[in-house]
Amino acid sequence: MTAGDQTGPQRVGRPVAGTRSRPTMGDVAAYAGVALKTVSRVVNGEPGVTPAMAERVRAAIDQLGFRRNDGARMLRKGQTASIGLITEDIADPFYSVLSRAVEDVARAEGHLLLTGSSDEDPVRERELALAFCARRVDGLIVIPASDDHTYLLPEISAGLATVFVDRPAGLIEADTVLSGNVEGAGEGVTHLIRHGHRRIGYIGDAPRIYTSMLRHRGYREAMAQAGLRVDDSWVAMSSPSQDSIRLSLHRMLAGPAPVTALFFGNNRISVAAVRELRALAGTHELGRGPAFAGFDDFELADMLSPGVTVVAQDVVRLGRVAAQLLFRRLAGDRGPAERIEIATQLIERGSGEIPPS
Amino acid sequence: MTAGDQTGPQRVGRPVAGTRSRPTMGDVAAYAGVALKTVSRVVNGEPGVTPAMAERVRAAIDQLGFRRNDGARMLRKGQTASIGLITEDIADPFYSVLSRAVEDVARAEGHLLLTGSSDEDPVRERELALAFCARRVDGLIVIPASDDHTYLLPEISAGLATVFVDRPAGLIEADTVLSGNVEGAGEGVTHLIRHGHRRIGYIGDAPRIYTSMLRHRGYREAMAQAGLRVDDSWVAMSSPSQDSIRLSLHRMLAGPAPVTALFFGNNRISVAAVRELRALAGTHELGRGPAFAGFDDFELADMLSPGVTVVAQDVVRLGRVAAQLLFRRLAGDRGPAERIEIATQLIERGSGEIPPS
DNA sequence: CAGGCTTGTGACAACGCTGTCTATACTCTG
DNA sequence: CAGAGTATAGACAGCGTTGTCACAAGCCTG
Repeated sequence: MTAGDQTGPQRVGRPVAGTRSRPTMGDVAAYAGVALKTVSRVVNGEPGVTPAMAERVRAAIDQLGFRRNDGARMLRKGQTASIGLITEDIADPFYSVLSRAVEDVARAEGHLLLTGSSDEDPVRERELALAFCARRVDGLIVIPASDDHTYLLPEISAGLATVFVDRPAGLIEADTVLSGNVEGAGEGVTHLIRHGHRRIGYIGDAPRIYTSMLRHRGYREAMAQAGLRVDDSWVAMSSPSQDSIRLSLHRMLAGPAPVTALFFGNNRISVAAVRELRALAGTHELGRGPAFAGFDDFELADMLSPGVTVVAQDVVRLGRVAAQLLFRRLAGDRGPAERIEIATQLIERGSGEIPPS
Repeated sequence: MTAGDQTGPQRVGRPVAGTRSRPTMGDVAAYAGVALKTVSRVVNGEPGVTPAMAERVRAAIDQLGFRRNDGARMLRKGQTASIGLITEDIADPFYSVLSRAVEDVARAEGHLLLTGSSDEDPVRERELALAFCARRVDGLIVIPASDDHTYLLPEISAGLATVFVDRPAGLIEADTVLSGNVEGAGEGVTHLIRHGHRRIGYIGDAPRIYTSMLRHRGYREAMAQAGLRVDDSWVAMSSPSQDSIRLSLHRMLAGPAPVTALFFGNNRISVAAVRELRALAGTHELGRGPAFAGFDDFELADMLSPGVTVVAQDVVRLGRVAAQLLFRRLAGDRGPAERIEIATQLIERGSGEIPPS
């Protein structure tokens, strides 16, 4: 007769939602007729429990459907084995791929992932970050929407590990993982130059966007390095909308000295521009449009005609490296803040190889 | 002189990571010279605190950089204000869009979101679900990878709300939100029939996949309803690979009575098939390929030539409805398990309107 | 076979917070 | 101005777990 027979299972059969509350280690201990601590030992695989006793405890656990309350455990241990990820919008392929990369590293490290979308709203970013901190995530990976992260200082001081991705942190020193925006854009533009273009336009996002600013710089530098002049009318930078892109395109392709090639600052602009160029091809002389290339790869870029040459970011690497850096910090690395740049890759698909007319 | 002057701030200036541990309500109380419970009242905006006292507490909170430990709070309250979402792969646009929809509802309800990718692995799904349960998420939204969810019974019995999305739960009764797979596929196939096709092929995922099975059924039913015969050689169902799809296409388009139209069971197959059809157009007589349509919308489907006609799922609605149902359960709705079907929508873009040759 | 040593087990406090209850000070009314 | 009532503040327990320490039993050694 085991102690279990004294208390016995309360009820068998199909459980009903919300019926009985969760058993605790105490319940298991009482059921198995052992001390609470012994249950804890069995649950955590700690040594110092005889096989017979462990078996009795395990049976009780199964009977009662016990599951350790990690919330309580974490309160006790001071660690939550979870990290937070704040993106701009998890529905965006860029961030969802990044998120997956982060998740994979987190899983390997035995951590769970909390995610949140800031919608590029600094207030929302802050709310999310602080909510995660209140949950005492061990670390935070942030795609910054704000340009002031001083609100995180108390948290960092209290041990929060933080890594910023895609854009640098604002007003604090922190680990950062970025794409090679300047170099990548430069490589894309140089690709167009190599194919004979001299008058090359740039359509990018608003200059206040960090990556937009850098990619624009890359464009300028590549042009300068090739000894090419940049006419102000060849550059358009604003929040992308189909309308603004249409206007920019018309302006750059019209006039006495139109551009013969274009570089687009991100994939949303590339897609919108390709749409416009296709519409234009109908009105103008068919077929021979400008050459172009764009920052960011996108699904089916190879299936359009012409295939869209892009400067691809290594999004998986971006996420993985950021997460690895985070866990290195969690493991105790107290070195100075790092800034890691992930190289981009030019993928030629034809749109950049159209010769100037 | 306030009590704060007795204890005083420990240190000012740039905090260093991991230096001092987080202040607790007790610390704040000591610093402000009040009782712990008073701090709790202020932090939670409970009534019964004089403005002066509240101000003193708030000052102490700011000084110390106190942030309530939600872990401890939740342990006490028995609720975590968080829900878990298990998808197949968050990097897939279908799931990332769904995830965003869920997140938005969760946010409105003051809940945080834990996400995990199962990679269609039942074991992994189970691990994730149980890890979330150990964290005591209030609710769980699952895209099933397993066909046996009895492992969740103890959790559900203990009060866990659960909603299954895209596919039904295995061996347990539970709330489920699905797309109208049969009807949607039927509508797509009927669209092809309406444009004069009589010999229509179906290329889908492996029949063991729940949605694949249903879409295949929709295809059969639409054909039957139109009084059309289905030749066995017109149906191919297997895990999609570029090779298998090429072979299926060649088989269906060759022979004495080739199909004149095709319906594809999901967007991955659609994309792969469009690739193959384009390659085929080079070898065969140019231009005039078979008509086709596919289940699932995808980015740039309208930019291909011909534009790909699709039966689109309302992914946002799928996620939102699932989350709303979950929160209705959390709010106390104890009604019988529901099964909600979200209608699909046919989006005509040209590929379905090619007449039979 | 006494003394020390290992080994297995359990009692207890503590993690940081909130709910309940009690104590104090203050205001109002007849 | 006494008695009752009402704000306000605090003491205390407990949520479910783990770390520390103490104890009891079994084993070896001399």
